[in-house]
Amino acid sequence: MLFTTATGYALRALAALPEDGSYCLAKDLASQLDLPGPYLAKILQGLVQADILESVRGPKGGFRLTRPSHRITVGDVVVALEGPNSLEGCIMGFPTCGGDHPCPLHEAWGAVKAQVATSMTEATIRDLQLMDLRHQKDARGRPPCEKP
Amino acid sequence: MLFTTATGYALRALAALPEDGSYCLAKDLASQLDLPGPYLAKILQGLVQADILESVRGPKGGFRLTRPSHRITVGDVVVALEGPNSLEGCIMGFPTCGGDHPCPLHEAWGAVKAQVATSMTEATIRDLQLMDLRHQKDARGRPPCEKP
DNA sequence: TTATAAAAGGATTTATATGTCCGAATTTAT
DNA sequence: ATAAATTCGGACATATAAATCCTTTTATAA
Repeated sequence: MLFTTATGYALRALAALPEDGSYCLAKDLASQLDLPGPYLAKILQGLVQADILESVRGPKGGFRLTRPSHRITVGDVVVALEGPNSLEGCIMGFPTCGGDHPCPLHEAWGAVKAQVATSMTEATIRDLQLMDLRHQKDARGRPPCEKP
Repeated sequence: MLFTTATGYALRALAALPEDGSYCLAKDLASQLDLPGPYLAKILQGLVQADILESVRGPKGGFRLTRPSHRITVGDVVVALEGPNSLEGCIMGFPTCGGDHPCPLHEAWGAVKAQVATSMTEATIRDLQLMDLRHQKDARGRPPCEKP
């Protein structure tokens, strides 16, 4: 995969959050998406620090988006969890790969990388909502965040 | 990176091997390329099992290519060390990504993946020899496999 | 035949990503 | 005020990749 699993989990969770201003429990999100609960909670905390989510403790607490889903790009999430240079470096791991000594995949990868980077900054969480990220058995008629 | 570090090490080592039929010590390869010696030796063993290298034990022993470097593709090495499906799967890690529910990067990645796969099956170890994979300080005038 | 050099193979360690657990802090409800 | 619910933050546990170590096997050379 191009991303870590944590980033994949984060994208799935963000796409499952409601946009009506209500708060959603990490636990419910996890069971709905069939993800490891405490791990997802930790990832969501990171998204709070990146100002993608906001959280409230205590009863009636939980997580919600800080802004509408179409204002959060996939790239925002990747940068928040993997840093700004996740696509840099030689794809073959060669330390000397560069302008004067390109590796055999350098050009092909360069073109692709630009396209992937563009797609990441253009695709938003709202775009993710259009694909159904829940498992097949749960795929029909479930509201986005509901206790199981 | 798209590959594991082991695959990157393997490609660098293969590109540094001579083609005159002589045997080359894992230890010398490692010190020449500044790679961890015992780890590289283990990787080379795997390439022997994949019929990319052959080895001889004992004094005057070592490793050498089983065929000319232009007959060994980058893809051969990747398949030997990472299996045949290393490029499969959703790039975002979504289990439901597919024809009916493509992720936002699905199409961009599909095009890129095909191009990378083609490049891998077309690029050979000989192509790698053209770029200088040794460190800058060693980059000038060194024969391909020499005791340091 | 013996000593030495080197790969082969297995066991062990280290580093990092992944995943879990628990106590403290914070908010709501009674 | 007190109790309950829930995030926060750090410590702990597990899995896998990365790297090392040690013993065995095999070949060469004296």
